[in-house]
Amino acid sequence: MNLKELSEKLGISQTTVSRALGGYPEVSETTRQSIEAAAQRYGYFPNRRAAGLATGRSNMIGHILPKSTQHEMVNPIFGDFVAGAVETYSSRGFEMFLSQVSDQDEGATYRRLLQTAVVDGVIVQGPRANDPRIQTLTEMGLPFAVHGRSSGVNVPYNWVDVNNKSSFLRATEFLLDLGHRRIALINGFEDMDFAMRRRNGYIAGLQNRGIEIDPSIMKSQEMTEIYGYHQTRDMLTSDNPPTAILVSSLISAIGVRRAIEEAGLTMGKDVSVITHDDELSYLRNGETVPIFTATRSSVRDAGKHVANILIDQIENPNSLPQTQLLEAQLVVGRSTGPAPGSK
Amino acid sequence: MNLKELSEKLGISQTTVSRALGGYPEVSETTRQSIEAAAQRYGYFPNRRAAGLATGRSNMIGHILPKSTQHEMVNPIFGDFVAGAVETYSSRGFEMFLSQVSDQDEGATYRRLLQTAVVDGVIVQGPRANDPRIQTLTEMGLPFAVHGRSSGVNVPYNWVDVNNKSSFLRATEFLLDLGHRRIALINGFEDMDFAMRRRNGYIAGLQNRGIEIDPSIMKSQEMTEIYGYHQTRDMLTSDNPPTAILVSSLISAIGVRRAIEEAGLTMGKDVSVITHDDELSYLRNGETVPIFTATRSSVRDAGKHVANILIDQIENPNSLPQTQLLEAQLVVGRSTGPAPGSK
DNA sequence: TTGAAAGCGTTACCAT
DNA sequence: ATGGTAACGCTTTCAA
Repeated sequence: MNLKELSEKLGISQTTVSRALGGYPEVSETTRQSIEAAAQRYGYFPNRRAAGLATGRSNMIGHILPKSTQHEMVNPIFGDFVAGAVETYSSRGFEMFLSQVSDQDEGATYRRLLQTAVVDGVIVQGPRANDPRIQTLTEMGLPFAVHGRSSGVNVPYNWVDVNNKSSFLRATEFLLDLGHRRIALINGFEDMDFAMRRRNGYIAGLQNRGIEIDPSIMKSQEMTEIYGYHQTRDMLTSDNPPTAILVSSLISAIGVRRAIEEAGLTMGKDVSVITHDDELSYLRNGETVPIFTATRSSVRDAGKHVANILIDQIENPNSLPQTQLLEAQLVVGRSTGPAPGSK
Repeated sequence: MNLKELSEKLGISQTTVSRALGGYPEVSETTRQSIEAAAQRYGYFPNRRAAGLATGRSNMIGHILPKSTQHEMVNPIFGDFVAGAVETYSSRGFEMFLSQVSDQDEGATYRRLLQTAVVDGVIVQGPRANDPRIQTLTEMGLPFAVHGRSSGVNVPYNWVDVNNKSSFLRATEFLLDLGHRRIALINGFEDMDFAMRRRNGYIAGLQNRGIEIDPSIMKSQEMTEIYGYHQTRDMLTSDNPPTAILVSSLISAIGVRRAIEEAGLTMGKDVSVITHDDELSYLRNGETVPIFTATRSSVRDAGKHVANILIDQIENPNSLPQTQLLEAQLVVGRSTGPAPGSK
């Protein structure tokens, strides 16, 4: 059933039917009612593709995943972020378009998406420092919003981020206050902007107390169980193992824990670990010592916010870019204890 | 730049340009070359919406998430599944469309998607027993493939599943062999087909040894940290606590572990736990005792397979439905030990 | 308040 | 091998 057929059934013009269903005011109440009833009865929905062709809008938001960052989908927070974004889309009449592209195609993909009118805007995930996508998209005029920020980019753009640096600074200070002096960092790839910021917070924390930075306990890799495991095992079996570890990802932390256990040590006693954690942390003895960074629910919030900002921009193309720095919901890592022998 | 403009620039008809770019054979090599060069130079891509309107295909696959199962996105395996599916889409020229709908709208949404020609097919996630979606989609003629199966549905349809029942049966037997007699089950909602199958495997395992089923240690809830925590805590503080727990989800297991630790017990010693696990398990002492169920990478494989089957169906509408029972990659839960006092 | 008709940018049929 | 043109199903302008 299409518009033409429906209008013929009703003996009313396509124009009027379209207007009635589109909610335009200039159609009489009685005709509107009969049109809506008929649409209902025949199960008519306007063909979005045709509508899009006519209006130039698609009500779809693109998420583009370069193949090289494919592993990010396996990170649980990917689902959290998407869940948040989709919730917003749903409430504002949009839907999500997800495409994986090979890395060299990324620029061409944006161009294509714009040109071929497939999406009204895109979300940029996993920004690097000086991320070229921001420049490209700005020049193209394709609306976009970034989850995270990109150091070094000076043009204004829409972004939502959490306070990575100050969170890691505080986490480092927390461990120092517990008596730790040898604190390792297991981080994501350091060309990722968030990882840079976290490292900077960590370094600042150590330097404030005059503690030397030791690159041999600063790891930077893909954030998966397996790397967390290997990195931790390597450090624990070295001459001068750390007594505490800051872990940039919940999923790496699974491997970290494994390595600690295999070394015959106990996480939280022999080796302190601070990592992303979840709402459960609040349960612990009622303590909610504010220390650490993005919980999973805050990633979901970020998804909601990014989506909202992007849709605002789409619906109001001349508005200025919006930015939002989310104060991470801070929770203490549950496995964090004093340094061995520190008191 | 659209087809018309490009063809005018070249002084060739739209028809020929379209054919050249579409890879049709009946265009001479020389004109094809000049057309391709021009398209390249002007950055021309065909507008997909218009092409879709003309061809009736969109090259998009829909994933529809009813709002009530929204929490599934927060389950890490959501990302794994999507990663696998998207990889297939990308290699076969498709893209993913993700939409969240309120529960009562689900049927209407399918109808709309078909009608409004937005997707060429849909993936059905989280099937329940006798899932009505299968009937609906079959009747509508919208191609679909199911991740999982739906007990009680007898029409043929495309599905990919893992051997949930036999995995839980074997896991149960493994624990029994370790001397456990009081084994708890922390499962997903039991209207979910996978959860039913797992429960059936668990029950069969116990019954084979003549052990009575105790509903008070069979839990069935949303699979999140918080529920895993509460369920475990409740059971451990009861009169007759379990010595082993089968956990249906990696993410619930985080809460399970927390509850065990808070009870002053050690997971893997005082309480054995078998749950989904990851590739890391293979590392443990080089042991790869085959016991348990879907690893995260196998979920990703499932995503790939489901996507391939669906695209096969779309490209060959008259082919019979395909089904695939994946033998789960079996790994031993790493925290699994003998029953306390059993020797 | 309603309707006729001109797009929107393709593809595909039918000629040549 | 190439071109003219009618769809595809909607929105929107212009007229009535």
